Amino acid sequence: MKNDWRTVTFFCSNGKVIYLPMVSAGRMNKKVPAPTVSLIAVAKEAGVSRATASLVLRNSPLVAEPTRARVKAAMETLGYIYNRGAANLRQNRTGTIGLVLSNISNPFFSTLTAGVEEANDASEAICLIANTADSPERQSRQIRRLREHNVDGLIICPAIGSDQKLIDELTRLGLPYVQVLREIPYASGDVVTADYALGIERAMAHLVETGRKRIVFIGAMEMHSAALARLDGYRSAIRHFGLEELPVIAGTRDHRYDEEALDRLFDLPEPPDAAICYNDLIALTLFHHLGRRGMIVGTDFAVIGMDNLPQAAAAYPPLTTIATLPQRIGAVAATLLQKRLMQPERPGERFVITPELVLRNSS
Amino acid sequence: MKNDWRTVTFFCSNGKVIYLPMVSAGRMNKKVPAPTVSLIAVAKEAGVSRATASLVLRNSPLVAEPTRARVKAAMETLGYIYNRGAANLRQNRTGTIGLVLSNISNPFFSTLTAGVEEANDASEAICLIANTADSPERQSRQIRRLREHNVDGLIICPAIGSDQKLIDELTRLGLPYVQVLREIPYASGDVVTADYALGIERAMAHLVETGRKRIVFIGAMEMHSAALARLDGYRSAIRHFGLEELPVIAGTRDHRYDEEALDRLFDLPEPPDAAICYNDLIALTLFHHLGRRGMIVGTDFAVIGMDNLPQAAAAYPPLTTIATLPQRIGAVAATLLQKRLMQPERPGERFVITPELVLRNSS
DNA sequence: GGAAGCAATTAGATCGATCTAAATTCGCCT
DNA sequence: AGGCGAATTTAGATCGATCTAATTGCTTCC
Repeated sequence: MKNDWRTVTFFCSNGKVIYLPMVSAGRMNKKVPAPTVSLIAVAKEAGVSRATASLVLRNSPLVAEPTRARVKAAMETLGYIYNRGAANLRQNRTGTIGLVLSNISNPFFSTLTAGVEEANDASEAICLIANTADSPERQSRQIRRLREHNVDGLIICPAIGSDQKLIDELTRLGLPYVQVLREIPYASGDVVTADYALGIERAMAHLVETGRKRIVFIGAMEMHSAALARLDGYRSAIRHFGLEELPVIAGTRDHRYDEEALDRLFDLPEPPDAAICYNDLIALTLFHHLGRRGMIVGTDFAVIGMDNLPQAAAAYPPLTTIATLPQRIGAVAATLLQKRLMQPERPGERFVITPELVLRNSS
Repeated sequence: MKNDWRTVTFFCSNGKVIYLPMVSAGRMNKKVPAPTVSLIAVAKEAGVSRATASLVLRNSPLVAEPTRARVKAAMETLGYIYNRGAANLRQNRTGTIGLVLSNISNPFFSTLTAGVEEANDASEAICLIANTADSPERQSRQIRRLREHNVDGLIICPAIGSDQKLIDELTRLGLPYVQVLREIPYASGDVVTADYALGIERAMAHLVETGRKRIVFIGAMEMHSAALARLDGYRSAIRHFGLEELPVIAGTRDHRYDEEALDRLFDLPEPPDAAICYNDLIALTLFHHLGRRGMIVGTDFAVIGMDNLPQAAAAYPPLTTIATLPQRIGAVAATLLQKRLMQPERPGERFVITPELVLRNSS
């Protein structure tokens, strides 16, 4: 009646003000018919103290076997549910980690997420997810939000355009982090990434072996480290094999690319005969494009993608691709973060996954 | 030294026992150089009481303007960070919701997740994700885990094989929930789903209009409600148009299907001339299959998929598909859950998204 | 018998916020 | 000057766990 407001404010990580009527909030609280059963209730039921019950919870070797049994029985009969929130307040750790990605609906990232989940399962951690949509401002907001929720650490793929400020903020907030895929230059700390350059070089070698000479790189994205590495791989292979470098075709965020620029290349006296694509989705779009031009993928023109998404194998023709193993990257990152949580002071580690060239019929 | 154990036990939702050495745990705590700055520190700095500082936090109209300014300034200078965990303990709500899906790496689910995120952004909620891998046991474990983390509610796509027990458990745990896509029969509560049957019927009508007569359904999955609805749609359309029902081709979990069974159909005197697929990934796999048989998709044989994944548009030929709008489903589910949190007692709502037929060249 | 040692248990403080109920201050009116 | 209501502010309890620093029993040993 009075106090019929409730807000989330400026200090709670964003500028919005949201009023929730107190009445509803009160209703919301009474989740269950029974009043919540806490450790106190369990202790009383078992005829021991709160402290002992707590020790049983944590499987301490300090409690005697019969006592432990009694307490466990009490928990069972009362339907006790562990309240991690209360424990967290005291312990200052929550068993949650933040997963900060540019866009979960990107299959590459969602597979990475599955890898993180897999590893989390073993370490009893749980993921809070945040979408940055590749905006550094949004990223910063999301990080503060995660910090308020007391995540123990972050697995983060820095949004395009992030710089040292990101690392500074993470340090200021005291948040341990593992960077995945992309990385801020000179940042200390853990990194898990794939050696994209090496993957591209191997793919180029394969194309050269099978007689391709005019190889174009399609779908260069904004300049984050993972994108630069791919281009580097392409260029160093071009030099290594003494080929002519063709103009790089720019990519767009929706897995397409500058079709006109590519068409101009096809009109050259010596048109390209193969393409390395920034990722599988672009490669599959390219299939479409080539089809319209009446070219047969795999014979007239070789296409190699990157990522090895499930649909690469199911495409027609099946797509040769560089597997970047997102699931493994996610799993390694999660494991590395747990390691850092255990030993905050240990020096940063770099984990580089070597991509695998998966040969199929498109090359 | 003493107490050098720390465990997560039987009562903490799973049977595993994990010992973390206390020493590391202690280290882990000192996140920042500075001691954590709490509301008490802010209050002292601003020369007011804890209570007043708290009121400022929540933008209460009760505090006088000059006081509010002083407190805000103090927060700024001290670098105060809101501790939601502490607030949650008192308020008994966390601003987190659990998202329980069978597999996040499935593009359909990851897009749905993006939709949930989108809506959460508006309501200041944040997602904890859990993978069930379509196992009811795992699902039950994950739900208990989320409950321990005090999520306010759940958005859940019941694992294949779930039954009334799931609903009972959610009720017992006092967890408000919104079911998405699949649903337990006779469960009360909110549901967001797509009218798959209607989508399939429309696609069938389109095929019939364009002269197809022998239409096969490919990729029927295990029997959850969403799968059943698709089959229902297929069968009712078959009856409605007076067509002959062909044997349904079973699907597998990795987006493939029983190829042998389909090959047998092609050897019939009257082979099929069109297919409706359980989802786009199966349809794209089918492209491959048809290619091997030397059939041209779109002329010799029509293919219609379901979901409208980005790769459907980029496929060759572009895939006609039934858009099931996962992003919207996610957003609606998240909004509905917030509504339920505000008004726990209101009757359950069903939200049915009507799929859209997206015509492209494969049909 | 008393001290020492060990195993098992516990009282009470604590984490950092919110909520209740009461106290204080202020302006204004008689 | 005193009183009243409204506007501010605050003390203290509280949420449900963990952690510290004892305390309580028992053996055992001199």
